[in-house]
Amino acid sequence: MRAVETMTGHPNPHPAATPHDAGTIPDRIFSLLREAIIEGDIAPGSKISEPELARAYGISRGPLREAIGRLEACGLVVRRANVGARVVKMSSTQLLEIFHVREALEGMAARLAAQNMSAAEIAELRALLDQHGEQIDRDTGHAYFQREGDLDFHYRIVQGSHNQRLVELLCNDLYHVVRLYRYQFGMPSKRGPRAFVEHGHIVDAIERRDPEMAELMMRAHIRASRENVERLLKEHQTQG
Amino acid sequence: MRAVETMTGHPNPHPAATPHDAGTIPDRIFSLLREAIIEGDIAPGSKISEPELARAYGISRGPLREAIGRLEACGLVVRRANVGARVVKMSSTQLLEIFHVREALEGMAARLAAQNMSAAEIAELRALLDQHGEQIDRDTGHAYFQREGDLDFHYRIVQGSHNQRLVELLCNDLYHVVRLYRYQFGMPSKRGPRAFVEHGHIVDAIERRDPEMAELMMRAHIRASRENVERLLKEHQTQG
DNA sequence: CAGATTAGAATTGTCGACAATACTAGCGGC
DNA sequence: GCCGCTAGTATTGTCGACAATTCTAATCTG
Repeated sequence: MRAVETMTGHPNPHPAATPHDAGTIPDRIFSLLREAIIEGDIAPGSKISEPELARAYGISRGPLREAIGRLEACGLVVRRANVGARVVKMSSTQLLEIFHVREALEGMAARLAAQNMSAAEIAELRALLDQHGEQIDRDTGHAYFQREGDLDFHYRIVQGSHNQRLVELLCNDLYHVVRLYRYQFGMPSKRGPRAFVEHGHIVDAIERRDPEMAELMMRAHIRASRENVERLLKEHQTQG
Repeated sequence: MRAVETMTGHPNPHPAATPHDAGTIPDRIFSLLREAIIEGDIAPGSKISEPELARAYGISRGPLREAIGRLEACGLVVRRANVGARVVKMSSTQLLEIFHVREALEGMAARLAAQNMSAAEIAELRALLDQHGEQIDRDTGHAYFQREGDLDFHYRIVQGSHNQRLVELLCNDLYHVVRLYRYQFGMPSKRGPRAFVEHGHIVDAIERRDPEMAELMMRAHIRASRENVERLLKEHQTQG
């Protein structure tokens, strides 16, 4: 198994485990740049210099341009003709837009998951949830949940929908943007334990094979998260 | 049959109205190839030969490759390393997957449209609907509705959501794929008049500024369309 | 001194050529 | 006659160089 072993102490770090050394050069560079952008190694709003990066990675500009093109397709950089690419600087409105899209797509994913997940998959999902529960008991849980653990859970459900297009939209594009915003905004929300409870309701509904309820719970979960962010943004705005 | 500009008297004809001669070469080629693929000028499953197309369009392989990359991002072609790109041949399962995604996204779009559309936008939407009504009275309406008119309507509502990410997902990617499947499958459904009525319910809800109802009606509309396709697929499968 | 202008440098867009990989046809062996 | 191998061909992947455009900054003018 390839995977991103050197990243953290965690056994299976997180959803973005895309191999960094497989296939063609654009593939590799795309993964590297994506990670660099998401984790803030390349500052938001900063320019992507083709000659510079080409030298840095020891490649030509051809493959690099293809990689940048894919970053643009993912919404991680914006490009203007004859000017170049810049790392996106997410605005609060863009952030809220993403929450609406997630509410719609992941709600549907939960519905389909309740219909299509195999018993084995559901068991694994339950196990993951239990594991999160222990994690929450140990530390106060904020750190883990606010980072990759939460996405791990959502990732599984999307996979469980068995809808390939949904998987690509969410796992290959949107979740990376979500991680980007978490690094850029870095809000210290206390929603960890609350979110854990909501995750529990979702798994319950899936186990009961109740698509309607699964979708409702997922949408409520994401909506609550959005409203929490809206509140934080307003506070941050007023109090400076 | 170049573009559908002459369709209506409206200033902005229909969703696919992307200028074919603006900006850089990849932009132009991308639009051209996309249209060629969607309308079936390039057969489904056929190979995209880089040298051949480069000669045909009188350009180099560099810009062409970038255009192909974007087609891949839209899901119109599939690419394998060292092998090349082929036009997607849509399976029935992929088709149904898209309906589920549309149900989720467009449901949300309708909800947001009911909240965010300006009075002027709503008036235009109503006008468009009336115009479709006349069209239905004139011919029996199947042809028009089954083609681009239906997408025009959906396009407007997505725009009315005022959610940029939703607009990009649906108008720049998914709707083109929907058009592709309509050319590939070409099902003669008699849903035209029925769909018109459903469109009316959606506009009613938006005029009443009722987001919940707008979403419900939109989802019901797309679900009905999906179930219709499922039925047709099953018939087509059994009777040969 | 402020603002517009213009020459210069740097970056992006495009091209043709080379290298690496995959497909094809022909041959030999079983 | 069928299967596996091999050499040849064609296509994709990658590179370095040239053309077109944009940004910079130094100069000139009011």
